[in-house]
Parts: sequence; structure tokens; C-alpha cells
Amino acid sequence: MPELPEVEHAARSLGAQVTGAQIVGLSYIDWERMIETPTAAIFADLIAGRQIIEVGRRAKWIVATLDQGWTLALHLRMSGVVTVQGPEAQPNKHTRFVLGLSDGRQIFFDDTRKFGRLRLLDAQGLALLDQAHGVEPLSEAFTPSLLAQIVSERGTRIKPLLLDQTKIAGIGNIYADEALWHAQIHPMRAASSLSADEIERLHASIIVALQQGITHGGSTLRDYRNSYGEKGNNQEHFRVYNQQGEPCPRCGSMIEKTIVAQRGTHYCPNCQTL
DNA sequence: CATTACCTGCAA
DNA sequence: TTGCAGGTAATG
Repeated sequence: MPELPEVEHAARSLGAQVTGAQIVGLSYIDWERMIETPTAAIFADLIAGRQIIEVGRRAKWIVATLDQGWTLALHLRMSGVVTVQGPEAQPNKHTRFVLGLSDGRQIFFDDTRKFGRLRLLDAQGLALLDQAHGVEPLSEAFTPSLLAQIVSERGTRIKPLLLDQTKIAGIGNIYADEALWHAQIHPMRAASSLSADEIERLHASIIVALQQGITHGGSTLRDYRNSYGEKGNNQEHFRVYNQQGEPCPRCGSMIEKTIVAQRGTHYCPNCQTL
């Protein structure tokens, strides 16, 4: 499910509800393998009593700053959903862990496919997480000249380059296709073949596509919900993603779906130039 | 770069 | 029954 706009909403809605709250402990876990560091037992020990200072996002990670120098980092991968529930809520078939709060509320993590990942990090671990990712595309640091530099590096096609989290953080399959449509660039274009003009357009288009996603509360194809349990609406505003067989909103040609770098890829064969 | 693996559920 | 899904890591 979640790419930058969805994780942004997940983090914001979580922060709105639990900033300042105190974690009593890990009250339920049924998939210990999702805790990457430390071990589940040590995690349970360390998380008990922590206060949540702030909730933010880095790349596709929800990052919660805790007291005593700890950071809780949660990746939703494909089907993860974090919600805040009342004291009466019970784990269901897809609930992977629950954190109890001192006021009785509970932070639930549901994840059908069990791909979600959880880490409790010290300052060094947090620094490593940060270093593992590229520029935040909605930050000031993301400029056309930086994109020009990224694009010139190697002989890869443009779509897989957009999906590379070590280059630009947070773009996934939906927003890569949407951004390339806005920029009128074919997903199979050699990245290094982009003109200065196209790089300008792509830079602006990445921001437009992500901002549009945020504006509409993220995209809910199946699982995505924010921490209030609400779906996003951006799927109603897709230009190409899942629009195969529909007319291109710009030129009217039929949108096609193909495979690029092993991912389903949607584009207009007429107005996205190869 | 491509393929496979990790998991589960759903639509074709 | 098969293939596919918003993501990523590990392996040829």
C-alpha cells in the first residue's frame, strides 16, 4: 500500500493522537519476525514505560521519537495499517502487535501479508536509517540540479530509478507512474537520456504527484487506512495508475499497462515519449 | 539486470 | 488454480 503520501498521513494521524502518551508495554505480538532489532524480548523490555515525544516520517518509515534517546521505526510495506483503538479493542486475525498506552488506549498494527517491519533504534541506528535513504522529494534539498545529478549517474531506465529509495525516498509504484505521466516521459526511457527540460518537468511532476496524493489523503487500493481508520481518496484521481483501457486525460489515447523492471507499469503510449 | 523469496487474499 | 498486489532484500 503505502508510499510517501500514505505514510505521511499515517504518521500525522498517529502523532495527532499519541504525542505525549506513555507506552505501558507490548501487550500482544503474533509475528516476532517483524521486529528486526533488537530481539522481541529486549524490545518488549525497552519499550515499556517510554513516552512518545513526536511522530514523523523518513522515506516510507514512520518514525516515533521516544524518551531516553530511543526511536521507534515502523515500515508498513504492502499491507500494514497502524490505528489507535480504545481499551476494549481485541486483536483480530491480522493484528501483528499491540502497544498499550497508560490512558488505556492501544496502538494496533494490522498487517495481512506480514511484510511490515519494526525497529527500536538508538541514535546511531537512527543515523544509519537516515543514511540508507536518498533525498526527501518534498524538501528544499530536492532541486532540479540534484535530480539531474541522480539521473546522470548510471544507465538505468527512469522508472526503476524513481523507485530506488537510496536515490529519492518515498516514491513507489503508483506515484512513479503518475509522476512520469505528468512529465510526459515514458517509463522505459534511459534515465541518462533526459534533456534538461525533461528533468525540470520530472522534478516538478514528482512534487505534483506526491502533493496530490497528500491532498487527497493518500491512495487506498485495498488496505491503506490512516490511524483513525479512514481510507484515502487519491485512487479517484489517478491519471494512469490502474487506468489501462481508459482514455488518457491529456490526449485521449488509450492508457496501456506493461511490465517495467518487474513492476506493473501504466502509461500513455502517445504522449509519454520514449 | 533479472529472478526469487518473503506472506496472504482476492479476482480472473 | 493461477497470477497478481502499494515493498524490499537476497541471490545468480
